[in-house]
Amino acid sequence: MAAVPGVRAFLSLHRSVSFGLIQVQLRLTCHPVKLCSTVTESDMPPKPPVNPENESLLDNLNLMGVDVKKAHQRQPGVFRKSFTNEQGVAQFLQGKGACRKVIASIISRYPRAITRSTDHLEKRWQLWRNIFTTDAEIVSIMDRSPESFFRTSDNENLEKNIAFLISLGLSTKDLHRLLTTAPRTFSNSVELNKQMVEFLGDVCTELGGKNPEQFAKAVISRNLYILIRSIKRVRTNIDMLKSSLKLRDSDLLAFLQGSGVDILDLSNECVKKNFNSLNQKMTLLGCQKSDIKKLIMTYPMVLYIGTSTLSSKLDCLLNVGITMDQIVEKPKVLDYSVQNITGRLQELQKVGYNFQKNGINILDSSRKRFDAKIEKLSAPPEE
DNA sequence: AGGACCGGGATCTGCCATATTT
DNA sequence: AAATATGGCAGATCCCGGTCCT
Repeated sequence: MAAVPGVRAFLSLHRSVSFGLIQVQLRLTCHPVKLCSTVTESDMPPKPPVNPENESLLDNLNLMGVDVKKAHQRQPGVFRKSFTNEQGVAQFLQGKGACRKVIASIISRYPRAITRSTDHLEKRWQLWRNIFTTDAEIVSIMDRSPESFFRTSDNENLEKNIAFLISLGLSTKDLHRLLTTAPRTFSNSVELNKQMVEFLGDVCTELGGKNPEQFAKAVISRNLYILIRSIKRVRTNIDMLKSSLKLRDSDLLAFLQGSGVDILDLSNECVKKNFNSLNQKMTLLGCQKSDIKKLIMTYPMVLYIGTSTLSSKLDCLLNVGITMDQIVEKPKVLDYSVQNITGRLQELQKVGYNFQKNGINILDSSRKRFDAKIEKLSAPPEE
């Protein structure tokens, strides 16, 4: 096994000499020291045979406007390759409507892209086009995340992924959303994706669910990020929810594929930290455990809110006399930014809005609707 | 008509560590 | 040993408006 590369190098060394291939290749392929020693010293370049960088490659990249320094730092190996396809890749992408700047940015951020053959790119592109209707969409995803497109060269795996996701019953629309939102999903190995689906199915079964596939599908289509999370992360979050909410199995199952689905992919530390601070804050305010549970159940996204943000939001609401009870009843108001909430509270106070009497739902509305409401409230009462 | 209820949209990559291949 | 492939991680909301309900 280990001898194979050496032999290959030896052969290509001879090829290079006898057929007069370019000098670069000679220098690059004679790297193994032992083999080089079989050649007389005078045949060797005077410099030690450390892989030099391909200079025409550097020139090309510079010409293309690639941030060579950044690229080099990212994937130095690419720069020592004897053959790269930067021209082909650039031409290909240009043909798909990517501008020079985008191409340069893509290569700067994921240099390995230039090791892909044009043929391979063509195939991969077609596979993506099964899901996207225009080239422009693909270009924009690529520009956003070059790594998602280029990290793996396994087109067969991509094909299998698409087939697998379809087999779960995900619609083409779901696939489109999935590839747009979390493109990395498609460069996961199918095995990894299958493991997650299997894991979700197991969770469902453990909780007494009768339709594990439907559950997995529901979770994926409602939380497009789930397949790019680790099983460990999702499992830990489910365990945390399980132990802190103490729901009946069937309720937990419904929660997980309903509104609770959004918090499954939160980082574990984050859930823990945010849960603790919410718990602490509410306990301090005299809330019961049941209130805390109710809040999380009706508005799971509360766990997304960091400690200080949550504190500010609650404080500015409480400061104008709104009670924790009211917030627990209408938690959606926490959805809005601190700035938005404080601004609206001021406006409402100006017109003498009575939160006790009229409730706080007014805070949960679009800017347009809110302004219309304020205008009505501040208009002189007419008969 | 007006408010409540509810779900969706934007966006979430870029880096590091380890495994695998060459 | 070097390069590539793959898995995993951290970070932590905000806003809009359709539709239903009264």
